[in-house]
Amino acid sequence: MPPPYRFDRTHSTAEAATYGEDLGPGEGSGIEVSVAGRVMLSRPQGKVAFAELRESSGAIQLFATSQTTQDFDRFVRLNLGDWIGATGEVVRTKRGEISVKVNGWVLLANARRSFGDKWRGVSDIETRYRQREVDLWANAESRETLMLRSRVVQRMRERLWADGFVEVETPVLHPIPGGATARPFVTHHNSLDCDLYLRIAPELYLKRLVVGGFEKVFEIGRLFRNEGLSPRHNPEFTTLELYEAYADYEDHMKLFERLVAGIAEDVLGTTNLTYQGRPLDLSVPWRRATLVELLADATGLELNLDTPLDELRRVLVEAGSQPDPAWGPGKLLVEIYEKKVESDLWGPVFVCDYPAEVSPLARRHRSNPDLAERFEPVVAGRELGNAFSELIDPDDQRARFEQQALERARGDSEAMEVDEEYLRALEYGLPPTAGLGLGVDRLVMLLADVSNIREVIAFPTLRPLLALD
RNA sequence: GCGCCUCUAGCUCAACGGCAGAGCAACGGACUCUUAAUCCGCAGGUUUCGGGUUCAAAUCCCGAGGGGCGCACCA
Repeated sequence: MPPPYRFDRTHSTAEAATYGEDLGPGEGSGIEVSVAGRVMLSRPQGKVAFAELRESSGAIQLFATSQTTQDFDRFVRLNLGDWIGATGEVVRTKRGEISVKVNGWVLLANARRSFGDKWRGVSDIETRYRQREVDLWANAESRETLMLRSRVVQRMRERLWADGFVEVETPVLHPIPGGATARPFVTHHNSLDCDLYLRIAPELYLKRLVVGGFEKVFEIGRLFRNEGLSPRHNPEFTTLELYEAYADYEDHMKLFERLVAGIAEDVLGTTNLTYQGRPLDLSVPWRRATLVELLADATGLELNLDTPLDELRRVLVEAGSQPDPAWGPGKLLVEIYEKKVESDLWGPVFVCDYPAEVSPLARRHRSNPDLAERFEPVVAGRELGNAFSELIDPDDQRARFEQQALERARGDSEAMEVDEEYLRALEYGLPPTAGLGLGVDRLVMLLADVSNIREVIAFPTLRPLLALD
């Protein structure tokens, strides 16, 4: 008999279970329910049988007897993993378990494959990531992590909407990959007969929307970067980017810390977390410190943009890195920071005032033109985002693009290209604007207390299998 | 891309130079209140793949493939 096309479920298992709460052992509620889900355990015992039925709200025991349950012989032979719908009275068994005493039931789908050991589940990491459908049924933590992710994104949207931000969507296919320094994926459009790039950042399009009059915009979406995989990097990942006219990066430090702490409060009920065994307090305000200050704290050296290049190179070599001879003082400082400081910053801390040299889209600092009004929030030793007062001057932007193009010509495949469309947009006038990006996967990792980005992505990137089985 | 580790039944794991095994799942049977039910029975394998050493290889060596971690790159 083929499975039915639909099943009239009257209650979730969690709802059904509430009718059994006040019953004593062996009592019936007199309330009939229809529940559906997957059979996760089966305990046939002669003329009676028990099974655990699970779905997204939880699980409830099914109780069947040869006297009262239709197709009892087939019920007893259900396989673990089969989907069924069952109808019957909510009762409490003699041994005290709230159950649905099954009258009628119907097989909704049968599981030809096993979901792993019923007690130990599936722990093989490759199976968990490649066959997430198996992992989700076998491992409660996996379900909880993805549910947490969903709530984080939901609350992020709701908070931004409440603050008057407008959600927009910008192209994923870019003629020129821009808005970040990263290697893109290339694809080809057949009828236009041109190469297009999967976006490495939505930044330039979002700022063009600000030029167009969208004063507070945000986009939550997928970015693609053609780089190595690691426990903290997936080639496709999700970010929040938002832009706000008339604001500067100080405003966005406040916005960032309020948003993250608020989401933690919403989904976990607290800003006091434990991450990988260490306490982490996300309550506002977060510490603000400049890159130069943090370098001084960590190295004991007064390093800044005026430090002789040879001295910066020496420190970097000492830290175990090989400086490119073409790097200027800004790039060298940032390299030293990333090598010696960042991973030890538990945070949260806003690392402020990056060199303008490594911030081609950020506005120069109002008190030092060699610096940019840019900050990176660092939590648990890694960047959670990136933000700045946006560069609004089309001439300066052109000069920065040209500098990037030079570096690109010199072989830096991650350097930006000159984007004439963006420059033209700036010439129409971008008001003072602040923008920020936030790594959604990284945020979920923090809140879910997991150390591998793959845990927070339903289907993380893996090398494709050549053949199944 | 480089280095280290890892791969045995559908799942979780043993065997670590000497006949490839267990529990769970599956399959057959017993059992009228179970809780990872229990009990009996049956079946399940080119030990990831390809070479080599050896009387003998899952085990040692070389190579390939998948995966993990670290480094590099980045968010």
